[in-house]
Formats: sequence, structure tokens, C-alpha cells
Amino acid sequence: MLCNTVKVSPRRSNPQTRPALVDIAARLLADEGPQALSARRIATEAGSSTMAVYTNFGGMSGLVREMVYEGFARLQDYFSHVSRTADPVADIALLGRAYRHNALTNPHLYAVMFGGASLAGFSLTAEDRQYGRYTLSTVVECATRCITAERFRAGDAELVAHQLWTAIHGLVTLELGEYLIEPFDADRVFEAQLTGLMIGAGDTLEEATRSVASSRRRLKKVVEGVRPDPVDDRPAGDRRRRPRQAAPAG
Amino acid sequence: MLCNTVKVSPRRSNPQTRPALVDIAARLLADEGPQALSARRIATEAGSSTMAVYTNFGGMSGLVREMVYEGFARLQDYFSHVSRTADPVADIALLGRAYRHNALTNPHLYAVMFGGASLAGFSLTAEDRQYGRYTLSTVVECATRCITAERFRAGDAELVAHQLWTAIHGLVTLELGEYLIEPFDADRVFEAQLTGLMIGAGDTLEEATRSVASSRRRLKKVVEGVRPDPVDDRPAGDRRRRPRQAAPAG
DNA sequence: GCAGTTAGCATAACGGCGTTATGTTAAAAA
DNA sequence: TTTTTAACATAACGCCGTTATGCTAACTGC
Repeated sequence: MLCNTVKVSPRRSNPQTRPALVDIAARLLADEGPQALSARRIATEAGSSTMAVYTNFGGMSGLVREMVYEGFARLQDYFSHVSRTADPVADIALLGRAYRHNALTNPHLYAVMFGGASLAGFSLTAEDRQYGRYTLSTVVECATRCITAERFRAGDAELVAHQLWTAIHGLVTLELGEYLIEPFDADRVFEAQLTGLMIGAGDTLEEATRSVASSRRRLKKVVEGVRPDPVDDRPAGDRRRRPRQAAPAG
Repeated sequence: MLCNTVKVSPRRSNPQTRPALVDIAARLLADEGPQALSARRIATEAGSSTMAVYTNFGGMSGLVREMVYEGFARLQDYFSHVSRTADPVADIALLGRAYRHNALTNPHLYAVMFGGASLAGFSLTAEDRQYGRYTLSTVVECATRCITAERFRAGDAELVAHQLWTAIHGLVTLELGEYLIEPFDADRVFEAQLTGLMIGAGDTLEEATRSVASSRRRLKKVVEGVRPDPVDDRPAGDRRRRPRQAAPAG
């Protein structure tokens, strides 16, 4: 074939191949969706054979797993750009907005992260899920501050964080599935959901409304801080990403 | 092959083939998950060739669509067994519980209904989604009663219904994905979510707590009323299901 | 009753998929 | 320098959804 046009092809630990596969997979996923993620196509576009996918990731599952980790890393990026202010409720609302923005910016990636079923029989391991849950710790900490500030009822901060997570995850999922339309579009439901959660957690209607509005204004800053990211414009060098080596067919 | 052991094989409009395919597909989906849904396997287990899938459903997408309709029909079944009482908040909470119970009883079916991405490149049409949204009307009506009874703030009943939907959908999705564990398990988050939603909608903490507890007691009756259903134990006769004919390759 | 039409389905093939067995080769180890 | 090792190419296996073709039984009009 035309696998390597020039036959230099370094045989041991080519440092180009692995990140190239990851970046191409991420681009295919972002541009054409999950069905474009095939070992054959990725390898072809990377100028190598399908075996490269197996030596580097142990198979398609390993590459998909890499995408999932990338997705959580991007989410963590957004969360880390949410600053702590004197209004913890506005902060936690902003975390919710950041979560939604990340999902809408990387819709296919988000679908792979939580789609669970199908996709070449891929399924996450317990460790993968723990890695995803860890992302919640930022929200838990913020919920604790809301309770300390007596904006939320005394009780479980983790419970509040889980409520926020499940609620916004559901909204984003149905939004990406185009189930929310016209007068009851995702934006209206989202703000209502957010406000309702704050009230349900113990905040007053007035305070909640003000904090949610405040978070709306602050979102722009967060989004700008995270860029550039959308599809991975960087040259192809490696960056923050799990070391995680592939099992070499043992 | 052994396609039809006895070679009687009526050639025109065999009334057995179509429901047999649907029932086998439903069973495979329930027993082994989405990856077991293949035209070849379904046809083999039905004793026919893969062409039967195409003449009856126009391809795998058509059969998957049939599964989606079946899923919404089952959900509607649960909703129709939720009776109207003097406590509309308990009623709407019970709708939420019924929604969750249906999803947990038919997890793979629920995944196909809202998994959206992948699964042999299948995707729902706008009409399919409208069919799914229609299921919400039961909840909207109940939310209206909550507002009329002055348990919820005056405002949009559809908005409240969408909040409930997105919140519980998100919880169920993460629950099925095994993201909710141990001390913050799905049951705790669900009840907190439910109570929080009622308070957020305008109900008082005491009333909401009482209504949510009431709905917990009433769930059993609903579940018993819906059976039998889990995997489709019936002989194979047709039943409530969309007429929807397959495009004959025109 | 009969001929022409039609539609359900069997057979077989096509291209694409994930995966694996095997060989080749360049870098690391001795 | 020699041996070992691991990254990758090549080619094949079995699966998938889909399609082209042909057969035949049921409908259609006479």
C-alpha cells in the first residue's frame, strides 16, 4: 500500500504514531460522530496499518477509553477555570453552566463518555467510572461552601452535588438528542432547573435567582479561559493525559 | 440451510414472520443488550433469512425504531396506571417513580430509546422524537393540577414537566451507567431529587416530603397493574403497536 | 378457471468492521 | 557484535448491514 510513502519507518517506539492516532480519532469523533471511529479509517488517515491501534491501545476499546479520558480532562479544564467568589451559589451554578457548555461544545465526545451502550461493544470499567466521578469533587467542595454560608440546608454536600450532576446530565442528554424544542427549549429548562435546584437545596427564591443570573454573566470568562480546545488544534505533541499503557496482547 | 424445517412456507404475507421478528428482537435486546441486535441473528432465530428484516422493516433501523416505539408504549402503560388522587404532587411524584421503574425494568430498551448515537448508525427522526415527547403530556396535565391546587407556583406546567423529565432521565441514565454508588446511591439521590423538585416548584418542605413518601407507597400498585410485560411473554400475537409500514425499497 | 402481476423470502455476494496470526525490521540489550 | 524485543505491515478470519437476483405462492383481472 501507501502506508509510509517514504520507507524510513522507525521500527522501535515511534513517538509520532500514538499521539497521531489519538488526535485523528478525536478529530473524526468531533467532525463525523461515533460511527466514523473505526480502526481501519483512523490507521489509514494516520498513514499506518490497523495494527498500530492494537500495539498502542490494545484494540478499539482502548482508543475509545482514551477518548473518554480526554473528555473528562476537558471537563476538568472548564471546572478549573471557575473561580471561587463570595457567592458560592453563583459559583456552583457556574459549574453547572460550564458542564453544559463543555457537553455542547464536544457533543460526540460527551455521547461517548456517557453513551455506555454499543459503540463496538465498548463498555467502561469500574476504574473508568471512578475517574469520571472524581470530576465531581470540585462540585462537592463548592456545595460544602454553600452549606457553610448557610445558603443551602445543612446536610450532605455530596448529595447536592449528585442532584446537580444528574439533573444537568439529563438536560444535556435530552438537549443533544433534540428532545427539547421551541418554547420549552433547553435554555429555559436549564435556568429553571438551576434555580429550582438552588431553592430545593435551601436557598431563597430571590437569592437563587440573583446567583443564577450572576453565573450567566460569568460563563463567558470561563469559556474564554479554556480555549483553545474544541477539536485539538495543537501540533500533535502529547499533553495532560493519562499515562495508561496498553496491554501488549499478553 | 434449516430456514424452514418443513417446506410449507406460505409466500404471501406470512402473518407469523413480522411479530416473530419483533418479539425475538425484544427478547435479544432484553437478555443480551444492544450488541445482540443483528439482522442475521434475529432472522436465524426466527427461522428465516435476513431478507425478512428488509421486507418487514426496511432494514435494521426500522426494527430498532420498532423497539423504540415498544419502549414508549411500555412507559405509557405505566403512566396510565397512575391514578388521579386528591394529592396531585403525590401523583406527579408517582409518575416520576413509574418512569424510573420502567427504565430499570427494561434497561437495554431504555438505552436504545435515548442512546441516540451509534447502534449501527441508527438515529431517530423528528417524528420519532415527537412520539416520545407526547408521552410527557400525562405529566404536563398532572403539573397543571399541582398549580391549580396551589401546590406549585403559578407558571408554566410544561416547564415543570420538562424539569421533572430531564432530572429523572439524567438520574436513570447515570444509574444504569453505574455512576451512582454506595452511600450516594440512586435511591437516595432520586428521593432527594424528587423532593427538591417539588420544593423548587413551589411546594413547602413538609408537604413535599409527605407527598413523596405517599408516592413511594403507591408505586407497588402501579407496578402490579402493568404486569405482565418485562420481556414479552405472550405467545407472539400482535398488540398495541404503531401501524407504520416499511418502505418496500421503493 | 386461468394468466399476469406482485410481494415475501431464500440464496449468494459485496464492502466494511474488529481482531488475530505471522513475518519483517529497527532499536535496545547483552 | 550478537541477541532479543517490540512496533508495525500484510493478509486472513468471521462478523456485520445491505443489495441483486431468482423463485414461488398469493393476489388481480378476466
